[in-house]
Amino acid sequence: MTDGLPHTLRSDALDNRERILDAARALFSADGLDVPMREIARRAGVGPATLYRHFPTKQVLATEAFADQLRACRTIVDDGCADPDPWRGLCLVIEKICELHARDRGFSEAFMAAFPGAPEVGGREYTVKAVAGLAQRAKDAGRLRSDFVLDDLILVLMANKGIHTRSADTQVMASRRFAALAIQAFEASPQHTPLPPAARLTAAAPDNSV
Amino acid sequence: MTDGLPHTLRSDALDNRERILDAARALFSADGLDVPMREIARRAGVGPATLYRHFPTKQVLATEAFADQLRACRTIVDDGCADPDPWRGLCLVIEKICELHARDRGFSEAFMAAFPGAPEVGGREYTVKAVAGLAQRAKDAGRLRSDFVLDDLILVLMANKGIHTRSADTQVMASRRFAALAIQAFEASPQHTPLPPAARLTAAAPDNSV
DNA sequence: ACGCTAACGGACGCCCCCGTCCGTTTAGGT
DNA sequence: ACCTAAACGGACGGGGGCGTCCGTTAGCGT
Repeated sequence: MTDGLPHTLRSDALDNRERILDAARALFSADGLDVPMREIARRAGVGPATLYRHFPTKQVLATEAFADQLRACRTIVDDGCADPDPWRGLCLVIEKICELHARDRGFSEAFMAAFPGAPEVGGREYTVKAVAGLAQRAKDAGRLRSDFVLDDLILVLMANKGIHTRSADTQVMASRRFAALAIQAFEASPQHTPLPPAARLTAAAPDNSV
Repeated sequence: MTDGLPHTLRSDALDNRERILDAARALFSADGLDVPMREIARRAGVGPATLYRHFPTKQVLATEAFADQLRACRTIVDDGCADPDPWRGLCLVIEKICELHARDRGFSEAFMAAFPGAPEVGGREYTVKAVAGLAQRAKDAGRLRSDFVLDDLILVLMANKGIHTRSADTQVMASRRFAALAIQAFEASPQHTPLPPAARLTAAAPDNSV
């Protein structure tokens, strides 16, 4: 994008680049973002210098490595918004995003780490607005509790990140059940008692009114 | 307890011991269990050797440092069990434990880390059984959903641990709201749809039947 | 007041991670 | 086939945490 470099990478360089990204994806997914850069290099079968040449910082590497997941996120949100039943759409979004995070620990960390500071990763602003709209429609339809706030969704995602288990399968299972519980909590109900005030989790979101 | 040492510590040793525990409590609470041992020593105004002499491993230090919180935990559970209304008792337990964990990040980590492996910390077995009984009574009273499992409570506590914010106040606020949502999810309701199967979170708990 | 010993803490060696430099290899154009 | 520059990776110095050793300090009993 912003590189004034010779636009054609040498074939071996391109190959290494891909292998590095593969290794990064594998390790980030399994072990989170805290894996040493060298570990990634080792797994990719390259030297540390090569790794740093391609991706000067871990942030850059992570961003590239999670491009797919970010796209998946947007697709999930778009699908949810496209659903004629806004409540069903919102439920799908919650379930799918939770599962995505459960399957990929590194992405989960990166995704949530991006929230306090708002450096606008990959059209987040737009996506957040879309979800806000979806939630509003679900409220209007009387299916989503009226005191729901967008921060509640972030709260649930943060919480979902806290669920760690040894096996990946167990992780997904636990996360699924958690998402289902969250949805039950969000569903409008005649019996629900007032919630304690929501905490502001986003640093400087323009409106968390919905 | 198990020390065959000269039962009288020298006055300065005792003093240092207390200062170390204070420092550990402060740092563990604020920053979690990952603080370097040396940082604790520095804060306590002692050398590293002194720290290691008193507490040979971080595990030992943490256990001692969190004795109060562990007692608080048991008190909370006992109070909850003593409540004539089992549902109200269970709600209190959830709220209080979540708040405890929110106020003390280190304790939260230590507490949950103890779960997969079951080295029986401080009468955990007994407490777990007590909560199980409370939950069963809440179910019998028709207030707790019948497909609730004890692992769901652990799930919620794990999830609660995932909630991190910058300020401690915000943390408690967020955790409070989260606990309220969890309670709503657990409450029996005519409209609730079946949950996906619960994942086994405890390593070898004898019965998670409740 | 004195001495004995418990208790202290500075300093050491170890290991792991970080980011960079520079001599070597190799792709790809002629 | 050859040459050039792009690309590689081993190796280095720096920093920080870990757990331990040992020479020094100071509590406490006489």
